[in-house]
Amino acid sequence: MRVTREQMAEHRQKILDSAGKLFRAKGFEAVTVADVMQAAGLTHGGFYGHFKSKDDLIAETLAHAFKPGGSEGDLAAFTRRYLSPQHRDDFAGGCPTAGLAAETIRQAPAARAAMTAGLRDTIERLSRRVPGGSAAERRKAAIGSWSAMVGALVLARLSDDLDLSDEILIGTRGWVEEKGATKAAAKPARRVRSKSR
Amino acid sequence: MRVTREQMAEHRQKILDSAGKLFRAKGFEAVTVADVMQAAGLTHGGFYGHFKSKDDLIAETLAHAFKPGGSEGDLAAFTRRYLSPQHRDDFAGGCPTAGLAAETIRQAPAARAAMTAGLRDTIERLSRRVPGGSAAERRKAAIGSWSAMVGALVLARLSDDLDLSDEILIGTRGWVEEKGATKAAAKPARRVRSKSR
DNA sequence: TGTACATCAGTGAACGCGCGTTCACTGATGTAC
DNA sequence: TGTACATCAGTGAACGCGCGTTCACTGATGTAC
Repeated sequence: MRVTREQMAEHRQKILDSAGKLFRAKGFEAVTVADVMQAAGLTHGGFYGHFKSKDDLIAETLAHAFKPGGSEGDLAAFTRRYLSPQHRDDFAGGCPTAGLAAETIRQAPAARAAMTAGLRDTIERLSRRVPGGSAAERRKAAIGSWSAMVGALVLARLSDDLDLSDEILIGTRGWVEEKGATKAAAKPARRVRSKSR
Repeated sequence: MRVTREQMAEHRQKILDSAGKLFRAKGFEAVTVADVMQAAGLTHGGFYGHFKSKDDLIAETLAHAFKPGGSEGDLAAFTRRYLSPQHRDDFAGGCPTAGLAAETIRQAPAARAAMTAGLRDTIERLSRRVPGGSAAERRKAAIGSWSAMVGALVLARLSDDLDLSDEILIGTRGWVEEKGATKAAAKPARRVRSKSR
């Protein structure tokens, strides 16, 4: 059942999209090649026409996941969205760094390289959005607040106690804002509640 | 080859210690039951005399790893040690939260519960070491700086670029100290270098 | 433009390996007398 | 305190399952004439 060249390219994108969601939701190990192909509407045998191996898929998926990142708004708005209960509860659609960085540490070099590139890119984009200060100060603020955001999302997702989880999101948001990385320093964080979970 | 009851108890501790190191170094999935038993100086068949399953071992190991935590010193000293290249490079002996929290999110409830207990405990201990402010302010500072430390260690370990990795450690340390969570606010972070890696 | 054939994307069965778990067995421990 | 026997921690082979990967096959695409 040969398909058009364009269709094959679409299939490849579909595989990468499906893999991106599944990996973020369940981690690299728990997702099988067959799972990914089924989610993409194909059968597992055809996988090796697109990728050399599962490791190759992982690296390509990470590179794919860090592609455009068309998130807009200032740093305060970004932080609020990032540390929201909605983001915490959205594994499949959430930040690949928070979801996969820890597991990527033990992955093949290509996967680590793809994620390191994404990390560098994120730090640079955040630096540009830090309000005041010299370039070095803005970069340091970007690194500090990015570390805090990633750490907080991981810890909030870890906690099986919803109150503690919420407290981590809200506390970290307030802490980051106080630091003056954002203009909204004085505004205290409002208590948020997630209905799901 | 039956052994003394005391010896059996020692074996159990040895298994938990070995599992703790191996899990932190390689993650839960990459470590086999046979690996753990071999590291403990036993054969894999005896494993099920000590634990119900690998999942059970994971939960018990996490509870065991968070046991005493006899780390001393003030918050600034703790932060400096936590965000050091030595800690970054020491997977097996390093912080179980940074090494395993992300993977624990997808583990069985008992494992998540053990790690949540460790998280709660860590936040409380850090709160007590935050210098000034009300109890609520100290707790917020503890949560914010703990998120930043865990996130920074994960990102520094992820990076395959040593310069970026060092920059994340140093930048986050400076950022946390500036926040006034520690007394050493004014002291700028010195550039550190790791020989290994 | 049509026709004939080579190419090759996708299919689904099968392979091989590794890992969690089980089990019959061993021999030292612990206990009853 | 000694002796006989039951218990049971540890051993290592074996089982079964799942997953990454391979492969013979199919039939639509793309191309040469």
